[in-house]
Amino acid sequence: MLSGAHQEIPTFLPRRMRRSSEHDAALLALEAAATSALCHRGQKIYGREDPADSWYYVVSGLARKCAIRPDGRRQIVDFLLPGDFFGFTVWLEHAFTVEAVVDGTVVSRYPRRCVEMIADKDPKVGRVIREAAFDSVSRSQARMLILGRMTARQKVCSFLVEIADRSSGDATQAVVLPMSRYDIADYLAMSVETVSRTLRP
Amino acid sequence: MLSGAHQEIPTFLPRRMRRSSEHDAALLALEAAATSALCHRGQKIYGREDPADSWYYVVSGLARKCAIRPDGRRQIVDFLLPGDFFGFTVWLEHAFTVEAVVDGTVVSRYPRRCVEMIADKDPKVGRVIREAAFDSVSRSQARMLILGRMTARQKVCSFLVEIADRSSGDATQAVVLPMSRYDIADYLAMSVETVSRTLRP
DNA sequence: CGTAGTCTTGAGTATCCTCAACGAGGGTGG
DNA sequence: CCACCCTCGTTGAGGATACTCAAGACTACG
Repeated sequence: MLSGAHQEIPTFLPRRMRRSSEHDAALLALEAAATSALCHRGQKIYGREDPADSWYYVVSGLARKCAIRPDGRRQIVDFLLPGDFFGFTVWLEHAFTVEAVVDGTVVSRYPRRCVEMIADKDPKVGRVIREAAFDSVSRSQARMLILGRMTARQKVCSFLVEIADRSSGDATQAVVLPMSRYDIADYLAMSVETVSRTLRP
Repeated sequence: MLSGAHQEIPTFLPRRMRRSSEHDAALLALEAAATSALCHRGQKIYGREDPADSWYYVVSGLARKCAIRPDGRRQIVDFLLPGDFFGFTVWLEHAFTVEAVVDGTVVSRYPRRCVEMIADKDPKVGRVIREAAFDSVSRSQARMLILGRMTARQKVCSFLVEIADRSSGDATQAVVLPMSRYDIADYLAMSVETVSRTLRP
């Protein structure tokens, strides 16, 4: 099925996220305020309407950001890979639920007030947070192009490319899909059956 | 067609954007660095692959952020209303094109280097930018729920609610749709015909 | 060994897209 | 002033894609 797939891969996908050494240096200053958690498969990291008093960072593993539709169906808004920040909001409560996808997912938690205090003193930290938010915007806007007006095959191809691009960066390596078909389906807004049918032949 | 529509309006839509007076105070400090432009209908504000050396703010009117798919079709990623910031990116070039939708759209342009310098000195400015970026994240993630797994009718209802919510805030006022059906179709990832059919009966 | 969760395959159907055509309005130029 | 063009909006008919419902195979785990 991957033969000829290169023609269907859109050219507007986000380039691989750059993580400069500047990031790491500034992050170091925040480590003191952070607490880490080891999560098992399916464990909730935060829920909808939980107080949004912290920001988060994926150290290792994989997490999913979900919403439940009024009809009970789930939509995965974002997969969170190592190196991603999440939990940003201007409101007092979270709008989504975040859960670990695999066992051994490690997430760092940064109390919002502490981070903002540090950011007020060190503009470099503020810049890092800004860029993390900008990156989140870019990623979700790129995803809009995938969710709208794409065929099942195009969606799945885009997904494979995105995961390959975001996970390792080593183009020779095989793509690992740690999430279930149900997760993929809810991420691409398709039925599980269609995902399965598209990946098989 | 709007009878019974309230049942289809999802509960996860973003609440009305708050624009605190703190925003205005901090924005005032940036005014010196800003330049404004009056745009006519269809005028390009910036294009894809233009250098991303500025950030922007909609003063009045309406703008659309577009992407062109490989097959030539257009996707509108976001409608930009008065009060919205746009043009954020971590990269050197823009990923999308932004155009004015109506005559008389006024857009302020803030040179990125100037803003970052000001933000480095005044943490309050940095906070405003952060929150604008967070708001952009919230909006685009809420849109994902609309693009995926919704029927044509639900999409159009969500759109009307979103526009009503973002534009005036006066619930008694009739909703004005300054954009064409084609714009709505490309925003909701539907065909024009379906948009028209859904709005008419 | 039974149960629960995941993955796959099949058949029928509904939603929405595509193609096509037409009317209304606005602007332009003869 | 009117003919013309162009964009926009609407309606109709036909068809394809992907969803739903249903059932079976496979794995892990108690």
